[in-house]
Amino acid sequence: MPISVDKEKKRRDIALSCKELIVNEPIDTISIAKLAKVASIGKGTFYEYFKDKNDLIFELVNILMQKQNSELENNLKYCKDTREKVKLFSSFFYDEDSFELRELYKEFKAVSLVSTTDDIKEFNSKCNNFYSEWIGTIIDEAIESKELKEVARRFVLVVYTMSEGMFIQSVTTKDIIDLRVDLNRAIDDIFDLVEIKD
Amino acid sequence: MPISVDKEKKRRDIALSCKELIVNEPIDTISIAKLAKVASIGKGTFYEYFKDKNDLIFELVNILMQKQNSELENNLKYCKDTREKVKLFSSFFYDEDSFELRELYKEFKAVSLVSTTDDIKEFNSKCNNFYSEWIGTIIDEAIESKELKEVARRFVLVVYTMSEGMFIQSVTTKDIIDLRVDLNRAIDDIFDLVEIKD
Amino acid sequence: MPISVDKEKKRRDIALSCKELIVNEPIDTISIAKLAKVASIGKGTFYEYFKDKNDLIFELVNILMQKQNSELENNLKYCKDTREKVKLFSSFFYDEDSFELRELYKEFKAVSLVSTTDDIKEFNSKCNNFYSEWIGTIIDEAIESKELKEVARRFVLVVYTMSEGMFIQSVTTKDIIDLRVDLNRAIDDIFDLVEIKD
Amino acid sequence: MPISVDKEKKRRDIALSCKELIVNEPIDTISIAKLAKVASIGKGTFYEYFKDKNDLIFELVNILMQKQNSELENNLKYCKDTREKVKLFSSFFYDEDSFELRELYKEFKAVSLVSTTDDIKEFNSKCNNFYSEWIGTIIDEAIESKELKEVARRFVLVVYTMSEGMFIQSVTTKDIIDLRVDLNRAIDDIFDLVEIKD
DNA sequence: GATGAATGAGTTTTCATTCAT
DNA sequence: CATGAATGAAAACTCATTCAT
Repeated sequence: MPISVDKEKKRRDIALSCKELIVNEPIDTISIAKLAKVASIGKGTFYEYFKDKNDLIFELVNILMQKQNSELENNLKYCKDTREKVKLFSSFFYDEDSFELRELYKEFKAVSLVSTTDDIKEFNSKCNNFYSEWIGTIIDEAIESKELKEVARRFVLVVYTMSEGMFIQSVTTKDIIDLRVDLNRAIDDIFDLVEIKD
Repeated sequence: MPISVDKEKKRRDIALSCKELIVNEPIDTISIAKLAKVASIGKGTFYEYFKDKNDLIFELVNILMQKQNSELENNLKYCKDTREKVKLFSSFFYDEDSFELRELYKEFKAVSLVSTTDDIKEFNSKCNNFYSEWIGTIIDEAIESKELKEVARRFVLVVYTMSEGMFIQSVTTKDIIDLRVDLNRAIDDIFDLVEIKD
Repeated sequence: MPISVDKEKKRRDIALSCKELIVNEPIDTISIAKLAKVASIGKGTFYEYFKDKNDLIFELVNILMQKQNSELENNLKYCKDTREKVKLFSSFFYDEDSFELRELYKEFKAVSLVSTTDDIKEFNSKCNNFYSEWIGTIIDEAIESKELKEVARRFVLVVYTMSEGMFIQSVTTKDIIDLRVDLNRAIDDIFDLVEIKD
Repeated sequence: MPISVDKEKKRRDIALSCKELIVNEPIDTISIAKLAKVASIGKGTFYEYFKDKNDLIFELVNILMQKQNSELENNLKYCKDTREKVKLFSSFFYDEDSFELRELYKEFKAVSLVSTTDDIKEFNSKCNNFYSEWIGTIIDEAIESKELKEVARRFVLVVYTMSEGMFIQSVTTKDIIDLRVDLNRAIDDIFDLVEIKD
């Protein structure tokens, strides 16, 4: 009888073993050999579980993003108002807890920008939709409950793309930017305009 | 005439000769040999003028961005109001005319995201500041002339980062996005809130 | 029943399962893994029954050649004269029915040409002797019955090596060669010279 | 000014440097690294001059075959009759002088048998045509001068393919075959039948 | 006996960089 | 100054073979 291996589990395990390396070193200095080494497997084994380096990054982003999402969901209940809920979303871009996924996200975005294959773009679509809908739902509920004006719905995309844009700006710049401050201020500014004041 | 002037000119000429190749082919399929070939120079000569591939991209972004900026400045006079001026800025991200710089910009951003060197970040800072100030000046003038509310100033960063974020989203996604529509709508939405109505 | 018989049978079964793959794909694109897969066995099991890839080809040639020989013997009775009997032999090199063995034979010959081991050469010897004797017997009978001149015996080797040589030429050439026509004509030419005319 | 290199000459030189290795070792035990080493060049340099291993073999066969042909032409004048001329051709397959090309030829044939690309087949066509025409011319002259019967022309292909077939048989067999004897006898047998006796 | 997960040696191939001319 | 021939380090990737179960 052969050794029975949960391929899916092993794939996750290998990916997680590589996490630290990928997060801390520039992606193009990481060879398959290095990845195999830190995962304590042979080069050949790597190829048993992953098509190439991107495939592993892909898996890793997936894993960490799932964790991130469940935490996002979890922390939602601590938010006292809609403004805070939206800030909770954007906190991903500066929060200490999401450091690893964020580092990965940078590399993933870089690959996305120059890649020509569709699978990577498909994954990005899924992410975008997920988060847009997440924010959208929150805004919609706030409109329903007369917390926000109708026009607020138009700002879902603004908030989402602004957050990402500000994040990318912050990491590609020499200037030291306090994303927490900038993002929260921007969200406040928007909310000040779309909130229904009594 | 000092040698350095000629050197500077040749550097520009080489960079421009490589433009088409760089714009149309994935950056990681382009070798120094290819670049030297399209520029009709020897590989050794390439190194006389550029430190590496990124150095050339750098130069090229510089050249094209200068051209872009002077066109931006030039077209400013055709804008009938502030809203249009801001839209003029954001049109960079979808306008047919800026296709080449935009393609280059994608590659430049990808490199920026994973690079650890400072020179590339410094350049990004310069760009960010330039455009932020450009929008800032326009907004300030509008506030001065009572076209916009004071709060509008806070939206300079929002507009800038949102534009970039929306652009990056559009090019890393499988979904077909009409940036012109989305960007203009978002700008309209913001302006509707920060304009002084009589 | 002793184990060895079962082993022998399984060996044949595995070889035959691999026939289609080997006949239709270039030998150097076929890995042990692929062979094991099409035979629905594990890679380890492959090694239980075969020393290596050549060993399997060897077995397969053996099996198909036995079938070929019995058909050759079988069709002999339909030949109206010696000339036809010899043509029956050479038809192996172009007949639709022998396509599979012929494809295999090409690969086998290629291996033979570069191999340094003796077992493969021994097998070739056996084949050569078998077919030479087969033709030889037919010629001898024809000489006995005064159908052919004594000198005909000298042409056994000529016919045999010419057939093989013409076949190899036809499959290693870009020119489209109708082996049936060329071989039959050559055999006719030879027979015209060695036949006893009354 | 760059170092000017006669690329064609260097290609020949490298090929010739590899001759001994290729002739004496099984082709599939020879890596590019090995070839580069015996040619005293870097692996990279190898790829400057050759597409792959087969490309080098190709070049080498070409070079040696040219030499072989000029020797063939040269020795023609020592032949006292047509029979000897044909034997001169077939002596390629056993002569000590042509040992190297013959070894190479074996490997070349092996590659030809399993290759699917056209260039290699085209080369084979060229060779076949060259030698067929060479023999053909000789036979035609002999027919013209009433040395041979008209039917002799039909035996050009027989002689050519038989020679190759006998050679391949001899090198893929365990039996010790004296090709010189067998080939000459076969040619004698054929000539005895197609010569015009007075 | 059967299996297939694990492996790393071995191979091909690319390419930035150097440097003799 | 300009050149491009030469290079070998480094990378991806394959695959026959082993062996624990």
